[in-house]
Amino acid sequence: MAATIKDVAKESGVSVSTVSRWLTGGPVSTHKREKIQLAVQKLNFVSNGAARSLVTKKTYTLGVLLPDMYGGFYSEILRGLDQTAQERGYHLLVSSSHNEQREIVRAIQAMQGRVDGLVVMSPDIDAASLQSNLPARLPIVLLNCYVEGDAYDSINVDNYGGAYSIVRHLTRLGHRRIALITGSLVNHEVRERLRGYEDALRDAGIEVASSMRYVGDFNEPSGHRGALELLHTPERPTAIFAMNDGMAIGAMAALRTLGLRVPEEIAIVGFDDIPTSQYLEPPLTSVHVPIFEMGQRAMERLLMAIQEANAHIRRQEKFPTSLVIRRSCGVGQRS
Amino acid sequence: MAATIKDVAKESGVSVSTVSRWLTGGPVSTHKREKIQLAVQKLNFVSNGAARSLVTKKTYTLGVLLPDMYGGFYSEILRGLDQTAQERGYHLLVSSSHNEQREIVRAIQAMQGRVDGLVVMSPDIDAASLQSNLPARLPIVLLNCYVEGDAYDSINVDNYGGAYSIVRHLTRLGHRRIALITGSLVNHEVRERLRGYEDALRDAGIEVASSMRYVGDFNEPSGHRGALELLHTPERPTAIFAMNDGMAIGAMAALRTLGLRVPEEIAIVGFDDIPTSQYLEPPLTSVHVPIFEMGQRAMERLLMAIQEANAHIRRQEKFPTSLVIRRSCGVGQRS
DNA sequence: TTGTAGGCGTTATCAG
DNA sequence: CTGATAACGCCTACAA
Repeated sequence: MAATIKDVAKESGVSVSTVSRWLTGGPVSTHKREKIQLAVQKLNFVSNGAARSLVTKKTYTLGVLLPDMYGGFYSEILRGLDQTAQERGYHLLVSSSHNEQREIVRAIQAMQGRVDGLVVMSPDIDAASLQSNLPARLPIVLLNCYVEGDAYDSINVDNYGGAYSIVRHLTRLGHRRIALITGSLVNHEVRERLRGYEDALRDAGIEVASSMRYVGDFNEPSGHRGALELLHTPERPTAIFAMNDGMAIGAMAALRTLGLRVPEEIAIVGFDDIPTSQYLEPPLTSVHVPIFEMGQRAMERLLMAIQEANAHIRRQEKFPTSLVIRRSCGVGQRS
Repeated sequence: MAATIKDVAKESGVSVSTVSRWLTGGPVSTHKREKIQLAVQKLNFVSNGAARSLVTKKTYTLGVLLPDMYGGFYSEILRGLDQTAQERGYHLLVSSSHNEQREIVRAIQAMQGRVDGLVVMSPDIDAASLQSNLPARLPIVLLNCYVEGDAYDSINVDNYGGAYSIVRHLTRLGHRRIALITGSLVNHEVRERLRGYEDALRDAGIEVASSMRYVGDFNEPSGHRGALELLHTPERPTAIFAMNDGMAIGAMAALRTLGLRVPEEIAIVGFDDIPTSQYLEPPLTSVHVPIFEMGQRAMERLLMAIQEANAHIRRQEKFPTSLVIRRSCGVGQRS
């Protein structure tokens, strides 16, 4: 089938090692070089990556494990990862739809020998199980995963602080019945955001009411359902905090069908500040998370870990968030 | 470093080939199997993918070449590709930011030996050059690429028909000054959509005016600039057709800053119908393209081509579009 | 069922 | 500079 280095050697009348040297940029006499180039052209030769990395132990490929691929969040993360990888001459081996621990381990194992490192993004991962199942010495960066200690490089967002500040913003605007649409409660990020929400409420002297909470799943439809449900409560909320923008979008759509005006009749805020949010009407007030930059940073740290090999020092980074006030919460300037 | 099959063999006191047989699901006596399993556990062994595919000639990985990764369009395509690949036990090797022919060829070559097939998505690709640079017999599916003849499997959208129908919709609503925001004119899809636009105009007895055209680049900012520019013309358009939703979103933002109401004062429509479009306010009228499904289909056809090997029959598919009428064009029911 | 031997396509080492 | 030769980690006859 595809031509091998042997074919090229035969065709050009030189030894295999000379062809290899030419491929890897080593010294080759002008005469032979020309012959080789000719043969390469004629045979349409491209060297086999698998064979090459088998001996060099370098694949120039990085694995990426995602729980999902839908929505503005993951695509921005991926874009950040990809851009940085691309710049440094690396490719991305992507594998998504991993939620269960077992699947993740399986996927990682399948990547063994095909990647130089890994970015794992799985909010509810078990560090211990990960460690015992992981191939030796594969550089890894955990993105938005919860792990105690410093066994891994990791990058996270200040979920607590972000949630606290946006809810405090609402309380300061005078809201006292602030409903919440969460993601799955087993997710550690969700619990952190929940903590921020509750603390902000308490600090404002507001009681936390379980009737004011709907458990969603981070997707738009659940936001839609959540809004509908929450409006059925006797004490209708005056504001809704959705734990991500996707659910906030779903909630806004629900309010629209009910004929409720945002923000005049009910305020709504989100979390993440995905690119779409600024184009909604009204534009969505949200907790800005530097999504793209986190992807970039994760990749940088991974490449760093690969380069420094065992001299690498692990670090746990937490990205700060910032409040982006737009119109959906009722006081933003137009934007 | 990482344990090899040899280590497992030594540890468990059996031969390498027996371990290999156990790995590949061959027959192994209960006794030895247990020993092997124990050794595998102890050594934390995972077989090396590169070595395996070097001999089996299977990588269970598919390459994906994208021009870009930004926005709702590419992330949906990727999601479709990934979902189908995942279901069939394949991974995706992604490489984006390829626009120039040379880069594409380079990226393809870098994937040689690491993938079983390729999905190439590059609107302005040169088929001839591709063919002469391509490694032998690598199954390929071209997605939204323009190539004459039947040298490749390909999947496209009915760009002409989609543009024609949405512009006709506008003319039927009484619009006669319909401005256009295009993507790069070297792009074949753009030329097809342009053709649809012009034909629809002519069929309605409207003259095509070059002052009514702004050349953008498919990104939001260019849509913003385009709208601003087009409103400066002496004969202000009553409607704008942006060649994708991203630019339509940018244009809508521009109109908002100008204080122009959509659709009352000016209508605006897009192309692609990305997920975001339904959540805009007003919701965007657009040409629906089955983005996710096209990704799925491309992957299915690629897997088909791989399975059937040389018995495979190439096909060129063209996906139909449909008009999605929402409020931004001025007559949609609320949604 | 088991083990021995050979090879997949490249690179790396080391005498010429 | 050049060309044997030995890996790299795994699979697959083949013979036992």
